[in-house]
Amino acid sequence: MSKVLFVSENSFGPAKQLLSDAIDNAGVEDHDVFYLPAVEGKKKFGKGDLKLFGDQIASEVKKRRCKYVMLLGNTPLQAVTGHAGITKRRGRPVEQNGVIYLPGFSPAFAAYDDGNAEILERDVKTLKEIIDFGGIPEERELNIRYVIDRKSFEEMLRDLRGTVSFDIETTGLYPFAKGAKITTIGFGTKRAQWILPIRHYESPWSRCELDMMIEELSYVLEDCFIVTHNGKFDMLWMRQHFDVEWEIGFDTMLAHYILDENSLHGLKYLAMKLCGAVDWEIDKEEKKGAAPLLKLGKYHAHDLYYTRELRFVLARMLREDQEVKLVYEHILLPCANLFVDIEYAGVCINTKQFKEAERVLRGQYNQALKDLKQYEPTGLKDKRGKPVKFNWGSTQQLAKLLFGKKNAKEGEIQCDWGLGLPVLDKTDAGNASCSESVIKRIDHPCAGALLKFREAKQQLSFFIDGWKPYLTKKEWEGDVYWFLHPSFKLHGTVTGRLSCENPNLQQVPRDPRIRTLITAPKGWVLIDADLSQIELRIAAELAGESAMIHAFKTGIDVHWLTLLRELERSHAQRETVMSTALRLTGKNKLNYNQAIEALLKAGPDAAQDIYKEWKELRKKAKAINFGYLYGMWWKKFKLYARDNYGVSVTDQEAQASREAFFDLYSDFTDWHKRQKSYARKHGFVPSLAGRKRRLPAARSPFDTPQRREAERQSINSPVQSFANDINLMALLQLCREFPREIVRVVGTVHDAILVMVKEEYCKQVHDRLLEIMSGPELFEVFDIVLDVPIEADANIGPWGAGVSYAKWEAANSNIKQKVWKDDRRKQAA
DNA sequence: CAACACGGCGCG
DNA sequence: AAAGCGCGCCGTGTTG
Repeated sequence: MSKVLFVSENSFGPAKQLLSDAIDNAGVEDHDVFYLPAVEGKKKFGKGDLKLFGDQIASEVKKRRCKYVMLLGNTPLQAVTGHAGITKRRGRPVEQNGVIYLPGFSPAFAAYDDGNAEILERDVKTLKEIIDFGGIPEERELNIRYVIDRKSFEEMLRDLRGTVSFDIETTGLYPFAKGAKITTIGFGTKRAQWILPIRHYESPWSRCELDMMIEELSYVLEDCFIVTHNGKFDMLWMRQHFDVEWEIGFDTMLAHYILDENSLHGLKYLAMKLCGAVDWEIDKEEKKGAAPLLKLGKYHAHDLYYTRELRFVLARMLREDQEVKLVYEHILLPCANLFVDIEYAGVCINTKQFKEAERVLRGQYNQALKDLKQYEPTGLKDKRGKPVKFNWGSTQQLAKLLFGKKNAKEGEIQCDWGLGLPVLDKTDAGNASCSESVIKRIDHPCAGALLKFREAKQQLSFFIDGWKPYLTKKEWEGDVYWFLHPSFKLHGTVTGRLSCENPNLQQVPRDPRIRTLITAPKGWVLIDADLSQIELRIAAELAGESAMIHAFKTGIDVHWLTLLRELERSHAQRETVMSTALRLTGKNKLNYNQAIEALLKAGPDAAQDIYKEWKELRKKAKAINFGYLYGMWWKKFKLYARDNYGVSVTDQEAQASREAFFDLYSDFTDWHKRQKSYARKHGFVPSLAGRKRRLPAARSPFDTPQRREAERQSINSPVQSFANDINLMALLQLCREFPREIVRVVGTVHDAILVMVKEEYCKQVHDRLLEIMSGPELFEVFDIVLDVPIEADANIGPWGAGVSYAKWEAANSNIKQKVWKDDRRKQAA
């Protein structure tokens, strides 16, 4: 029987039950268990306190002769090891003077969340394993095989059958970087973990030999079921460095994501949570190839072993949730394979325009800085008395300048050279805000130049300097171009949307001088196809909102409808309404209601042709639609009207506007109630495709801000989620119907598909894509039948140039449009 | 020197 | 009483 000490950072308190349950479950209670809480009543531990606490732990360990100590929380961890960071260090035992310390979450932290409690339980089990083993257990029984000669390679080929995990180690994360190398590739079977050194410094293989081996592997892998963890990453590297395309059969990261969108999806984390693994992480530099082959291989073998193990655990979990499994099988997994190709293609950049944009922006930046010069405070010194320059990019310094006062009262900013302007808004943290909305409203001549300065600075650092490290020279059909290869995360959001990074294509400004930098190479065109007003359509469908459904069925633009009903109610913009309607109808007399109806019938485009103000007004209505739909309150509407339109709206007017929205679309009220009560009852809400948004906070019996947040998410998530799934379904179908000789998708932006098309097939692909988007075949698999029509529209040419197909065709009549016939499909039929 | 939080702002 | 949702990236400034 061993002696075990549990050290907590607070008095164990109400969470003690959780800990003792974990101890019972793990079977540690058979041993002598002692508890050591930290000093009662201490809220903050200073350095001295930590030392004291460390001594206290040491003497307790000595007194009780404990060999095993669990450190519950950051404070005991720090007191013993001198390092903080419990989230990184938990579950990883350390040995000191013959005593084994295992860090874990504090019971209070574990009690906060079911997931954390699970982790604590897991860690206590790890402790039990350590006790049973009598020390830190060595790594799992692995059968690591190194492929370093022809004989071992052939042995590996013979062993590759059935479920095979696949993983690679690389020198970095970006496969298109100069000098990026694959160090090892590995396969895990039931029997062994095979490590094939590639560009590792100990690798015996020449490039020629490697190419031949990869070719042989491709042949053997045809008959294997490949399991990966974030296989899109590995396959993209393999595509870029060996030009092979292996199909992912199961991806453990995506499977876990669809089962639990709220938690982390890292391999080690999952292996520890679901397979009882002990963390096998190694130093970052060693992982990037600096470690000797034996060490790197051991690490790699763990990845392979646990990826394969996780496949079985997660497949079982998926079987228990058929709705979610369908999304995984028909959307997520196919997308993982497809996005390898999408990211490999990348987006083509107009380099000439890129350089020109840089020149213009630098000019703007310098001019703005010059204009600001006269407002700069002078003679500034830092703490040591060294002179420093005022930085317009620093919100802290700017707040001092704008809002600082010589004789500041409580809560005001003390600053001798401050202008003492009134604080108009606070940041989340409670400081004086210097946001655009504030700068626009302050009474000071620097405002204009400051905003210009910020705009130029941001565009430069985001889209010019920010893109440069990712720009990759590439030959395309005989010419050389610069491409960006943004990376899409299929697991990037809690709703099912994708996120995008390095760089983020989804945040490219609509400002044409930036957006049109994205284009297509010679002989190709860029098509940008959008699902029109998709979130509103889905919300109307889910809510059964009759007025909105009717509008969609009769082809009325819903933002337009909202706007006109709002104008009708408030009688705002009366003159614009009347004169536009008179010119539209050609009549010389109309009453107000007739005018509204005439505008409604004519639509926003016709109205815009007469008065361009209608465009802005429609935009305003759009924001109102989304805001109120997703739970915005009238106070926020007031702020919105002020910031975006400089209109001051009274409380009564703001309240009336919100009421008017729910009068106009009255079925939303009940839908909101339904979503909230469903979330409260089940702790999740489903989307039409069967994704789940888990909202544990919605179950709270108390009306807390967290529950309110979860309730708003219960309304927004199914809408956002399904909009994204329609887009992905269309994307998959498009790529199934057309070969990549003529169609190359380059990215998605939530409700839009960005695709490069051979210009002579532009018409065919354009027309077909719009058809697919308005009703993808996959709807059948998911048993989805919608009442609301789905529509899509598209533009051709550089992104954001706003050229319709008709316009493009007129300008490109020299390109003879052809029809591509699907030979493969004909053969199948 | 690296990791982190914050403020601000681009997108749907 | 108080209430849009979902992202990523940059510069600044603090902390260890």
